[in-house]
Amino acid sequence: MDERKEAGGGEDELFFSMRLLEWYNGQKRDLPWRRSRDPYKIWVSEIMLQQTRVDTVIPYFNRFIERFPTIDALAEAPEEEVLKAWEGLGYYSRARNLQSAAQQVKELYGGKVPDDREAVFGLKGVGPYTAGAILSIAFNRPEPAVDGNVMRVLSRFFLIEDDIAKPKTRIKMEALAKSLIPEGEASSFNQALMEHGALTCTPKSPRCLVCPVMERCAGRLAGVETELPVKTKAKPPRPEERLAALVEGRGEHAGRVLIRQRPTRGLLARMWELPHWPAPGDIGAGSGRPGEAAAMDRLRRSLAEAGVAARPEAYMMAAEHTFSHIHWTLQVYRCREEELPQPMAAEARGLYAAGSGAAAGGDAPGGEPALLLPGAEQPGLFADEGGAEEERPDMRWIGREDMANYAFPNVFLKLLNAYFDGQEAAGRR
DNA sequence: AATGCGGGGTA
DNA sequence: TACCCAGCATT
Repeated sequence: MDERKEAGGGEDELFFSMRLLEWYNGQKRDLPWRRSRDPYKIWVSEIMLQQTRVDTVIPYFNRFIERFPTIDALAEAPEEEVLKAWEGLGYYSRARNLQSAAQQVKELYGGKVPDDREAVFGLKGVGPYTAGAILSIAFNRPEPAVDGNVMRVLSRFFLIEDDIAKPKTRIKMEALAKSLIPEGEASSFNQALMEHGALTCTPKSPRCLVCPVMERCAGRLAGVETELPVKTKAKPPRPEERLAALVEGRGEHAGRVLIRQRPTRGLLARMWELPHWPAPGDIGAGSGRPGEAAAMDRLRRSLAEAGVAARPEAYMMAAEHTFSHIHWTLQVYRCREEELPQPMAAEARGLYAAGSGAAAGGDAPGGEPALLLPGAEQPGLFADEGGAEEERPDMRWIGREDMANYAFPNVFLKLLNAYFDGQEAAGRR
């Protein structure tokens, strides 16, 4: 093998690095986190940019920095506020890990982002890519920052056919990427590599005609640039049919709807949602709407088991939500809270769920616990869908004005906003 | 090594 | 509509 291929100093390698650096210095985008060298801002941006496009991140980044301008501010904020600032961005453990890491930095490193590899790598939510990005971009250390963009770019230019889904390939790419960093230019070069992948060497139809390194791109010269990188396909998400209840409150809950908080771990941890349960196979299976009568009966019983006295009244709509591993189809039913007989209502009032932590902003107006069925043990243990025991979820009645205080996954955010919009429009008529 | 974890973009 | 994109933590 040609010796020059081994190190980063070969002709093609030098050409690649210098051309990309030149190109980047000439046309890098003006992004909010590039207007500062504050390692905290670089860090926040890199966490947000994991699995997320630049255009999506920009408004979140600006709001987030405005709300939590420093590591101290983030470390000391209520967790619900951090989650709310992340609402709609997805992968919510990123937000919780980021705050937890801010507390680490505060306690262990005097509130300043550390600049050595071990320390940065040890922060919650910071893996090989993010550690490299922080060290190189913020501190100009010659560390590789290999993300999907970089693997795509390198696999094409150097015609590398290893499967990028394999961890081993990332290790190999890191060695290559590190060897390509020009002396003293780690910050600009690593950003150049990613910028090139985002703007020019794109996944579907790479803009080879305007590519600054096209003449020596091995993938292009071999005519296989669109076949690269090689990557094994992910499994398709498994479908899940679920019945969701939009419960309209009556009496003292008039004008409000019932929401519940998800468990502290797992999917959409600690986010709020409309209550929903798996649709029995014979109701939701296959395409089309389930048998409404059966679904409504099922929903009424699920609500009762959850300690909510409510009657499903009509089918509203279907809502879809796709995760990387699950595809939800939610059949949403409009339900009405039951008006309890007076004496029972009085009795039930004593059975409010023991408030388990106020939502963001403390006591939200209308954010009181759900009125529970008499006899419902509270807040006891119950068997969840997997059969495991966990705390009965916190439930609350909320109005439109309370939406600001609870973090919802997008599907419920859209659903609730559409519902409150409809209510408002109906109210005007 | 395999799986869990969101949301949005493009063809 | 169908398919693609892809870091980190946990197991």
